[in-house]
Amino acid sequence: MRIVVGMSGGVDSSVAALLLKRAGHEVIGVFMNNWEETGEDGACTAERDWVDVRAVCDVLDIPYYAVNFAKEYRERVFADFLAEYRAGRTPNPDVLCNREIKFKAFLDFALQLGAERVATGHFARIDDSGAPLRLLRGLDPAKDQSYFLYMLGQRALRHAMFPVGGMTKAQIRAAATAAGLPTSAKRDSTGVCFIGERDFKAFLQGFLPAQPGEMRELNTGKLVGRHDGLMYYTLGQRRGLGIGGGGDGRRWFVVRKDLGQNLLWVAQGDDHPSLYTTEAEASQPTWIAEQPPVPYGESFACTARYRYRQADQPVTVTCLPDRLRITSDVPQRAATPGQSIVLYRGEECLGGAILEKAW
RNA sequence: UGGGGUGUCGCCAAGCGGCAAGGCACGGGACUUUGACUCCCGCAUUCGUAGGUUCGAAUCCUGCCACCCCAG
Repeated sequence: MRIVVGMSGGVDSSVAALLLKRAGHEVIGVFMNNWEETGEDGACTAERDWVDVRAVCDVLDIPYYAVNFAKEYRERVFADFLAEYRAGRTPNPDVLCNREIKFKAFLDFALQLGAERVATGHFARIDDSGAPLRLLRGLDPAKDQSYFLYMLGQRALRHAMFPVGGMTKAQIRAAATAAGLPTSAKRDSTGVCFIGERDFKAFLQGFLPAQPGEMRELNTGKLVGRHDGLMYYTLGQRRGLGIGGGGDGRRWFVVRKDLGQNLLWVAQGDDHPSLYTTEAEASQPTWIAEQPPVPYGESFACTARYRYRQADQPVTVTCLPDRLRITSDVPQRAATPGQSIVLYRGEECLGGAILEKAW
């Protein structure tokens, strides 16, 4: 069948295209450029990636195109990203990017090209053996990316393929090397999708004006320093505070943000009680199956990740139409509003919601 | 300008004659398709200052300077 592969210029999507081509499909490589770079740095990275995509497609002997969803990205992902930071929260733009861009705008584009599916290099698997399609973790536990895909629904899954989801990173690199793909040794990319790794505070400062204020110690209210603007800090953050040596000499962490008074509250020590919570309320629940596992008002046990790359946490979830109440068996460190809590049952990703408050 | 005390890296702080611990901050790296966290490495040829004693001093002595406290 005809399949459009979203190619980033990295190894994973390169191998995804390779596998589909070998399986006899009609593969079309498409590179997305969704971030209009102002500086030269990111522009160079994007240009380099595009060069790599073309090189890989030439080796595979498949056609390639570049598309630009910068407008959609700005309106549907980045606007929310900025609004969240302005509200003092810490968003995860990549979960939205997957729902709005890769598996909506890009998917629609692929369908218009006459493709039946879009494939990406995500480390996740789709179980299409039963009625509602299920999203499973990537087989390589160290690289699993199902966390970023929890907002996908049945339509997206029906048209999606993750060819490398059942492989380990080592196998992918070996396959790329064996096939002579020019991206076989390319370093894994990090940072916000399409924007990339950068000095985050400086990046935000380019969009959000600074409103400096006081930094106070939570227990005593004592003035311990000054901050450059509340939106530049996130809960549980240590570095960048610039304070040290006071109190008992231990590390300082951000424990609370008071937008009203423009105060940044900090506390000392990794084990400070104000850093830990067991209860959480999360909004905008979404389910891969497009309906909750239990009727509204009822609860169920499962595991959760309060952030990417966290070990599974045993929790109890109570489902309500517009929100989730999540109780953790063990205290969670720096559960941060704006971040996504993603739910799992074994290998299956059930869905998730956005953390509003924790206590 | 009477008495007492203190001056060691941005902050806190070991050191008490043998040639500068440690923590925090900061910088770099690792990890990582969010932000964080975490981990690793680095970080005072110099101890307020000027002399002196000594083979050798941040450590002993003297002057000066600064700050703090109590008297005023």
